[in-house]
Amino acid sequence: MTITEKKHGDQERALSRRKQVLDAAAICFARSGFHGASMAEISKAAGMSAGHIYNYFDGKDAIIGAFVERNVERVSAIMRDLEQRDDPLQTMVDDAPQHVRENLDPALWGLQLEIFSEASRNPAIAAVLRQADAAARGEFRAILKKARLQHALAADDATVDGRLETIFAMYQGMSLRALHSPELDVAAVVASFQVALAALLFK
Amino acid sequence: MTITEKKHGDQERALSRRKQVLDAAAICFARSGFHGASMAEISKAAGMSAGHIYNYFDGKDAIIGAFVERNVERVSAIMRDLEQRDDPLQTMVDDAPQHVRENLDPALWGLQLEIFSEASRNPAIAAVLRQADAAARGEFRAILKKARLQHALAADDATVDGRLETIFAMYQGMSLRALHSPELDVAAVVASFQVALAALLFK
Amino acid sequence: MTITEKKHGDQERALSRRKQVLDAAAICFARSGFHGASMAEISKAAGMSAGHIYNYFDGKDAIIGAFVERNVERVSAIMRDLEQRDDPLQTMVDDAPQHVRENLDPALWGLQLEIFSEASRNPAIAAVLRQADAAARGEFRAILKKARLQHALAADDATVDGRLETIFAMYQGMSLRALHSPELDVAAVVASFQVALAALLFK
Amino acid sequence: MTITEKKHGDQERALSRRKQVLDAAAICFARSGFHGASMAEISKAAGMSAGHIYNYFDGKDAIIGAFVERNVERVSAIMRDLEQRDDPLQTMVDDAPQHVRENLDPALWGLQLEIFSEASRNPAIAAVLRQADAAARGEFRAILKKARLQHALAADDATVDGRLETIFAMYQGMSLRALHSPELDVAAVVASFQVALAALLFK
DNA sequence: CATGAATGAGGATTCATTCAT
DNA sequence: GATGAATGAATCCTCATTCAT
Repeated sequence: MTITEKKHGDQERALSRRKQVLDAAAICFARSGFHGASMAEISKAAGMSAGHIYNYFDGKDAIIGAFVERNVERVSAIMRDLEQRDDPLQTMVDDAPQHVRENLDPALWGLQLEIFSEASRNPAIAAVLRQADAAARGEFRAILKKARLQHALAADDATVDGRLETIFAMYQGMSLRALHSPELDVAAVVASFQVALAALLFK
Repeated sequence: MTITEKKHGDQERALSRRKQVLDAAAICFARSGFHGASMAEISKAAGMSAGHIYNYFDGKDAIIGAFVERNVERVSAIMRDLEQRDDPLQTMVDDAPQHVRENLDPALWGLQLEIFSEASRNPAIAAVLRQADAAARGEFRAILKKARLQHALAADDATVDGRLETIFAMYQGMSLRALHSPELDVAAVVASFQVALAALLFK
Repeated sequence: MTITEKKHGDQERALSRRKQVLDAAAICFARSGFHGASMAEISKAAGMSAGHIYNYFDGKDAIIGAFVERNVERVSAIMRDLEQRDDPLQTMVDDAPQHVRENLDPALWGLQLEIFSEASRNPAIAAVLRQADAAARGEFRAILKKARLQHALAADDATVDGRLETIFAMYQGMSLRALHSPELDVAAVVASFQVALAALLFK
Repeated sequence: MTITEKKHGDQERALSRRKQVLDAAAICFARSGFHGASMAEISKAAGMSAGHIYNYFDGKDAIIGAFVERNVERVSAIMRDLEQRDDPLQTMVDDAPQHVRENLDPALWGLQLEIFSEASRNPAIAAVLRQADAAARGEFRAILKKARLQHALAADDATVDGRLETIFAMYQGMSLRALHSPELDVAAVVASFQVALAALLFK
């Protein structure tokens, strides 16, 4: 075994250890929240001693930060998918049912809320969030602009960004609805989402 | 001074003390979050010893609960206003600018997020939230139904509730947008909100 | 009303107030113990503000002390009764049933235990207890000595004091038995007590 | 070092730590009582941080409980010794001096009182005490019954239990005598104890 | 690399006591 | 006299973090 291989192995091992911790953290954070989850709880879930975690993370805040980073790129996947469609606008309307349902998944919005509220107080987390959101907006903006031009619709920055923020608000707000109104009628919401989306995208 | 006057004064004093604590808590909660804010911090902000707070609240949870209750009735005011309008649907579209701006107020959404994330783990808080939301939905549902019938629009429960949940999602989601995208173009968002609202309300 | 009468009234009032507090303390101490009973609890039971109690007692310790003093003279009554009997020794044997039952009264031994354990740590309380006990021993010693001489039994100090301590131990120990063995057969115990007493008194 | 050895060492260490805490607790409880002794005091006496104690005990109540359990089995040892004697009844009379002296040991009765008074208000402690006492009674009952039959004495349940409770009361009461009458004449008490015991056992 | 024993600062809460009214 | 609002010290307990092994 050469030194290079050793190092490579070390790095790989380290990455795998970090992943191990972050996976455990996901479970604990979902169960107890960022503040409610103790390092002891995380270390047990990670199958690793509490002390050892400090070889891979500077502290609990660093775990939260890394965890947030990993959980923030979900929207980009939707964008990439959208980009490759012939008619992204119609696709958005058509795929609304699936997207609404995704945002109603309790496993998801619990952690989303945790992240949001942490971000509202922790500038480092807020920065991560904003950066990811800016990237997602950038992707969405390009898709939207191009598609609206193809449909001969107004595509100035203000209009496009207004549409975009509103759509984002709708979907992110949907997670909050799950919290407020647990028995809501998903099908009815989907129908209304499609009405709103059709207007926002095609007007 | 009669006993009645004395007692009356006592009750007033007690209420004023509770308010004093809740006002201080608002500041501390906004700064540090529900869990980050210590009783010492709150007591200092309230100009009162930590121990004394326990004469007015059973504990920190009770403060959080009372605080949430006080912050949860905002929507009802809008509903009551809406109810007295000739054309509530058009009013909603016309008043969108003001409502959007309200939900973007940083002082507001920081605490809203805190409340939401607390509710996602604390059943007592979730119950307060859901009750208030159910009340707001009830009021909104009645307004919407009546107004849509007057406009000869579909007003079955599923349709009305779908519209209602979507509109709530938009507005509550707007608070999240302020967090993610602090420099967003409010005017552009308002314009898009009006497009979406017009569709949701009049279709 | 003269000044003397005023003062007299004041003193009487003060004594009545002290009694009021001590009566309340008796209830609270029985319910919660010396340490478990809070001044707030006592003041509520006394129908008096917490602060006002400090006009009559230097502090909680003083209440405990006064309470103990008041509860410590129970044995003397038995002695005085015994003193007037023709045959005190036989009376003790004959009255054993009643005395055993008294010491098994839960309302009694609960507070007795509280007093004992407080005394084991608080010298002031211990002193009160010892003084009262010494007085009781003195009375009992005299009775025992005289009676044994009449019965032509050994009545030297060592013998008399040994008998006396043993009898006291039996009765005070009986309170502890109620705690350890709540369903004990009182009649059987009484019979055995009489056997032991007969031996201790008449041998 | 094998894992087994490691684990074994860990368990041993943990047991030794628990013992360390209980020994420290014994000192602090004797000095300040269960409630008077603070965790800080105990931790200092144990040479261990306050927080660390919670790795070995669930809380202060658990320490008290474990402490009581450890202090409750003293009587059983006497019973086991008694069981193996040819003439347990005579042995009891003969060994009275030693047993009396044990119950007069100040280090002992202080804590005994603490335990008793705690038990009078803490059901968990009372349960421990009663269970231990029931066991001791059971052992003593068997010994007494058998021995009395051998001596051709009445050995029905009521008689035996009455004797037994009375003897227990005498010895446990002796601890209280040490508190009330610190300068009592031990030899004289022993003599009287033997008179009483002889009567209780052989009549 | 890996452990988990150990620390100690910090948090919520209680309560005897004081004092302005 | 009488109140009870107000204090603040003290208590139990938790947990992120360190470090000897």
